[in-house]
Amino acid sequence: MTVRHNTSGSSAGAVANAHRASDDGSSRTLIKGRQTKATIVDAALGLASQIGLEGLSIGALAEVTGMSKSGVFAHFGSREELQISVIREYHDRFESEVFYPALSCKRGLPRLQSLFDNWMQRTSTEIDSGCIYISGAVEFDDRPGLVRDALASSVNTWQNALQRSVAQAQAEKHLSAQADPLQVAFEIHGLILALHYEARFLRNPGAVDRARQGFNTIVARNQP
Amino acid sequence: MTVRHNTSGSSAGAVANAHRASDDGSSRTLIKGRQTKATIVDAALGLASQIGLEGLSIGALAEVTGMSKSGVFAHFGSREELQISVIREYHDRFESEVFYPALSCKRGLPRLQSLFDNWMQRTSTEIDSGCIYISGAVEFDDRPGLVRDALASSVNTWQNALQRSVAQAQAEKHLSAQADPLQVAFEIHGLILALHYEARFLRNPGAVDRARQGFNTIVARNQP
DNA sequence: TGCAAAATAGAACGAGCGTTCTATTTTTTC
DNA sequence: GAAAAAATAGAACGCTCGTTCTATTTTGCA
Repeated sequence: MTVRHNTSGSSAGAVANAHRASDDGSSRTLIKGRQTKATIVDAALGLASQIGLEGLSIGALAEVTGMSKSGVFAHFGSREELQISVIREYHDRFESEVFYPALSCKRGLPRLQSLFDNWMQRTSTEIDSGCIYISGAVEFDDRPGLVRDALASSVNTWQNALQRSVAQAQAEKHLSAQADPLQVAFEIHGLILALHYEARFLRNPGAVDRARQGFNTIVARNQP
Repeated sequence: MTVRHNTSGSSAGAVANAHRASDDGSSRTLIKGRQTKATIVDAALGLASQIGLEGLSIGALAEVTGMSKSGVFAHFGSREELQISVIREYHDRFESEVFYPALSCKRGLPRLQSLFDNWMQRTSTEIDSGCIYISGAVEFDDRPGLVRDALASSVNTWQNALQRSVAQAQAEKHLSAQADPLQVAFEIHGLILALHYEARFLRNPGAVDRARQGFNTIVARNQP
């Protein structure tokens, strides 16, 4: 699957066909409610980034947005749907902050490096607002349901994109053809998780450098 | 700091001086309440392993143990203290299942390898009961307090033990003296985190092999 | 401008939460 | 075995939760 840059502002899922908008296609015009919903989801993402998807509460969300509980609730119909909306929003932002910018780099190692840098940047600037792909995985690994499915779908999409980028680096002869893209992606993922753990929980300031050095080592070891 | 094997059944913290028993030393004899408390903590650890420390509820715990809410509560005095007790219990088990068994292996690389194997074993057999060092880190990275402190203390203790083991492997000329123990420990930690993520959340069956291969690569790269 | 539809508010619900109180039962000690 | 101490039960508290109702206000369109 080739991934194209999303030049228009529309919501054509490029990295992912992971989710569908809940738009039933009936109303075409931009109704006021959409803006409000976007505001709520934005606030919800901020909240969920701090206290987790499970920590999201409609009451707290109502207070933050200055609306009534029922007013907030009506936009989603259930807490589950609210959580899924947050995941979709995070997916989109992750796409546009990590994935898309890397497309301006040359296919192969430069692009892989850019993906990692952007990813790391997100993970380390998120010291005060964690990654819900990481927190969500912990919260929902034992909790089947639509939220878990949405989360896993987004994560899988991103992992596939990462693996594809490794394979491209091989095709461009930037990395050894012997390497297993799945293995390389696994180890890179580990670096990001360790970075997140050490930076966010242990408040260890050297974590960013360690993650970067780990990446460099992986690249060096897999030279063609 | 030298670490001695804990031969007696007493609670001499070997890996950690991280926590103190809440025993105020007044009552020396083995009171019935201690057994009950141990039963509760055991059940609580099982519950927390599935749904997290934050998911722990005294009501659910009362139901599981067949006690009343107030009966359970009286043993701890607060939910926070219950969570801390669970962390202590996990600490002790981690010590006796991951750390102590490795001491029977020769100092240096064999012991480091054993630590990793035991750790990995715990992470992968815990597919149906996650590691609270990992879930707890996500739950409490933004939540200051005694629970977070207890958790961070246990994690630090374990990380120090791991780093020490890497340094010993260097001293025994099993690993290159050039290597940075902190960096090696960081990368190993990443492998475990990735294993946990992929095995538990994504249900990816190949994760154990990937983690093992990652470890072998780290060792191979740091040959003296 | 008027009318239908959509958006929002407000109150209420049943349930679960941690915690506090006051008995009551069980265990330990002398 | 009696007295003291510890352990447990049971009811109640104030709170927050997601959700459901019914009004009321705001919006979009003709």
